[in-house]
Amino acid sequence: MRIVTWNVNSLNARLPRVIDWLETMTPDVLCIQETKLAEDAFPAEEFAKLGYESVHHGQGQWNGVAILSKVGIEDPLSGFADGGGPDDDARIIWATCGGIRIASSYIPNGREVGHEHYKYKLAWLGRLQAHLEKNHTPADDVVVVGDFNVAPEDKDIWDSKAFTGATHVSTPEREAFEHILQWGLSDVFRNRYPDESGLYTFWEYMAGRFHKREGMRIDFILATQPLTSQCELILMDRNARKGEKPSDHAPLLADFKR
DNA sequence: ATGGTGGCCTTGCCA
Repeated sequence: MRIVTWNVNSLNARLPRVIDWLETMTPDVLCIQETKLAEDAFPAEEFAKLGYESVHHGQGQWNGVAILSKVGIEDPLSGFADGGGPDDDARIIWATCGGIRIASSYIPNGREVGHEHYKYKLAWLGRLQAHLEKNHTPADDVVVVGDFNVAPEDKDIWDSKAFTGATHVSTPEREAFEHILQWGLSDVFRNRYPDESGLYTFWEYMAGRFHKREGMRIDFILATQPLTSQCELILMDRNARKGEKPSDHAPLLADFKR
């Protein structure tokens, strides 16, 4: 089973590239973030032509997450089932695809350390943790993917000095991320390449970051142990960040023996 | 060097 996560930064702007990419890479499941589409503006028919069922949790203009699957979509759930109230933003959608519980998630950016949005980011990561604790066990087949807007270690960014005092690298963010892993998820890329640096999933459009190889590894495929041990391939498709109208994120792809 | 680029419901805000 091939599972991919990709922050497309507007599905409307990216649809031709996403369709081309799907035809070439043929994932079983594609999790999309930042559709920036209203709930009913999702181009489900375009994906159905390629053999994908889909579910979308959208709000228009900002955020929006989706799951496309060739192996079925059961029990879709938008947001959290953690006993809390609804999230104002469309940032996570769950579905069971081929027997695996999968979440496509877009963690809040945080804007600035200490900002209201930063507090929302930490609270949001806490809700993800609570949802996992309430609904699953680490022995289940669970895969949480998406744009976490957190770089877990300094080797996940191009220059630690450039991030002094910035979001994405602060201790509370890294601890909240680590706490989620401690529940029972592995960062599948890091598990396979413990020491690798310089491989990223995101490069700012500004200042020629991509061409200068100044990126960040902030998109993840997190999996419970039964799946992590069955990972055969994990890579970021840097080529998808090149050329005409790319997203600022590259797809992250994993193959599992399923 | 506090810039730069790209997306949106665009003349400001978000990333």
